[in-house]
Amino acid sequence: MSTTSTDLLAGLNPEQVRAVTAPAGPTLVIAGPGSGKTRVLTHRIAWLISEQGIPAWRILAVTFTNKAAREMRQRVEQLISTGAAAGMTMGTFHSFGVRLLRENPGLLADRLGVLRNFTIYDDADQQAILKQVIANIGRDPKDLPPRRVQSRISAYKSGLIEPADAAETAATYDDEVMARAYAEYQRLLRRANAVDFDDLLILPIKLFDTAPEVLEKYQDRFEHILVDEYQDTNRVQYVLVEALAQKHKNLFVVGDPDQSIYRWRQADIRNILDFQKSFDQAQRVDLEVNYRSTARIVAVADNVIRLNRDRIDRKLRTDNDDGDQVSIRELADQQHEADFVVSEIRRLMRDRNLNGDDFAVMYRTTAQSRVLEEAFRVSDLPYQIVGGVRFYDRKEVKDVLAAFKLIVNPNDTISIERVIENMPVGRGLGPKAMETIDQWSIVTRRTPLDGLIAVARNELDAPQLSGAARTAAIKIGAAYDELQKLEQIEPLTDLFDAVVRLTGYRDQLAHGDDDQLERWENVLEVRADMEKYDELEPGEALAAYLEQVALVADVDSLDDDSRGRVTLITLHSAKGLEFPVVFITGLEEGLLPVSRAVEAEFTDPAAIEEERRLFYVGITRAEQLLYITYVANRLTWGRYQPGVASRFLDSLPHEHVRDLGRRSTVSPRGGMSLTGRAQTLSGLSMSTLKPAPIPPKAQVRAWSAGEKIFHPKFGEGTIIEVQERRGDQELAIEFTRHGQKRLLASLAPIELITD
DNA sequence: GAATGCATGGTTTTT
DNA sequence: CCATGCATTC
Repeated sequence: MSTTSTDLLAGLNPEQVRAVTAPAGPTLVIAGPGSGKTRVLTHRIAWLISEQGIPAWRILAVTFTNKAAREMRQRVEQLISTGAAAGMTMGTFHSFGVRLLRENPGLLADRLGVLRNFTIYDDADQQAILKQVIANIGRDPKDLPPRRVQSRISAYKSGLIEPADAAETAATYDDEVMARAYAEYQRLLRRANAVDFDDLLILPIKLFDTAPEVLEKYQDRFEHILVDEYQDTNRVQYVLVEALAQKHKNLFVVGDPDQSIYRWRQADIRNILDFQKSFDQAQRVDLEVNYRSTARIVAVADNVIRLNRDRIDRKLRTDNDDGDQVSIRELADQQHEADFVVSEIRRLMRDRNLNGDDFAVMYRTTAQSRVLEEAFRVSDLPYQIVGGVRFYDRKEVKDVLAAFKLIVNPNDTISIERVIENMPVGRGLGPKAMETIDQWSIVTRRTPLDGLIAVARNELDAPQLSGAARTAAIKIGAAYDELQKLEQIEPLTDLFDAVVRLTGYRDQLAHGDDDQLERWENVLEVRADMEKYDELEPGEALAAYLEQVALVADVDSLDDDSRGRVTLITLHSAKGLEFPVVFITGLEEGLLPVSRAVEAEFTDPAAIEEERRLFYVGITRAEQLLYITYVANRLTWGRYQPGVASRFLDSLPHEHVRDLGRRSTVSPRGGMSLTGRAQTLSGLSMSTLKPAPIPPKAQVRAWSAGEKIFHPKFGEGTIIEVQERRGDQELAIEFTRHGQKRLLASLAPIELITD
């Protein structure tokens, strides 16, 4: 046993040891980026089990993503044995919440009115239900956008505010409308036997309120609770954790206030800042030594985050080598930006013998990923995208999943609408027929689908419908009658085959045009996805699969087969990850900081600070090399908009920064304001950077033979001849891949390759 | 009820 | 620019 102890603590620095071996009681670990946070958490758990004799099943660890939970489990298993680590509860707040609900189906149904076969509604489902809500309260989605209502409801829920409280405290007309919408939303949600993401945290709390003996059971069980990324927890999560830790008070939380980036999701930074006030005699350990990044990267990160006013002053330290300077590069537009990233990665792979998976390309908004993805697609570099158009968000995937959800939960109104609208089995049933069925279902006191199943079995008279609608209604009832039976006895993939057959979806897609065939391919991927659930008991497999689908995060898709691939990822999703080489793209006003934060600059300065933290998160993902790019012109909604370099570039200390220079040509759309742009640059953002000479009035640089250039269409090439033509130059260029071309310097979108 | 065509507006970030 | 939603037509 004692040898295990030394093994466990070997290689940890004194602060890390202090955290890992912290005595019982509430503990706060403030962990700077790259300071070994995950190590501390995994070693702490291993230490608790092997040294303190805590049984694994009495440990609860909450992480931000399922991937983090998976990795943490593996790491603990490596430290002690797999057997010893078995039984630990690890997952996200949401998956843990679902688990609590699933473990108490009786109470859930009796006290909270949610049946055990509930459906988890995602963002799109919520939107759909909110449209109904807005109509029901007599409003128009045009002046009451579902998005707004949704975020308001989520804010209510995150603050544990009930519809009645919302109505009572409403101060304005808008508040009243929102409160009404909230109440109606809850009504429809419960009628569909569905829960939203917030419910997954709130319902357990309510469960505990109505059944203290259940809470006590969990309090007893979870002797040690550990929470990662504590800076991004919200009020509900705090209440849940606080309740569970009440008995043993062994709450070990790890986080970094400087990396709090989910304020918009009601994350409350006070949870971490006030931890020592909330929990008596909480100990605190600060991890400040960065082991991840070069000294220059650490210095740059520190300089950036220091500009936030609302923060605890801390200084990051590192013993690592200086490393290379951080590279800054301006490009003509996002096309050039993407090409630059691709060619630079290719160069580094060659010159520094790096692998694709050593690189990450980050961006603020998912929309930016498109152009980048395209550039990678035409290149031969393998890549993977995190947070683009999600697979599960594709229409055909949602359609087929809706058909499955309906098997488990026939009350799921949103799914039945989806199936009827989009699948052949619903043909013949329009809004009018649905209205009739809804009325009929109230009279027969069954859910519409249950009623139709009964009709198909000749147990009930069909609703008053015209011929075609009647046939369709019976057909759908018969289909689900059969699917419900099959679900109990068949493996999931066989059930899949039955679903696509009985809904007619296979016939529609598999025999359609190319477009439809592509959709069919995606639907088949769902089938492949289901294969790993075939070993589960029929009757349980589907619910487990649907739950997994509802709770996967974008980053969860990043797994073992990421080997060799460049990662394209949003800054938000990149939290917690690290890469030898990082590119942060789109460092422009309106993008990073995002426009909404810029607009709120004076009314809500915290918004810009959060953007700065996001930038900080991006910077601190890099181990060896960091590139920051921005463009002079960005194509948004089919228009080129002049880009303004981000204010955040000002805070980069110039001794650690290398300006790779600007684009040397006029942008392809013809002479967007290079001069105007240059003024903005030198006057505003680049002032602290190494001044790069901007030749006055020379909008087109003088080219000479022998120079290597890059052309977005033709790729790399070498200038072999230059002919002067009254203020312009005609260039003969030998392209590596496209042979010789003659181009006019003033028109060609070419750039000098500087290396 | 389905197909076609036109208008509109949308880009934060995600469990 | 694109996807979505609505209106018009058959």
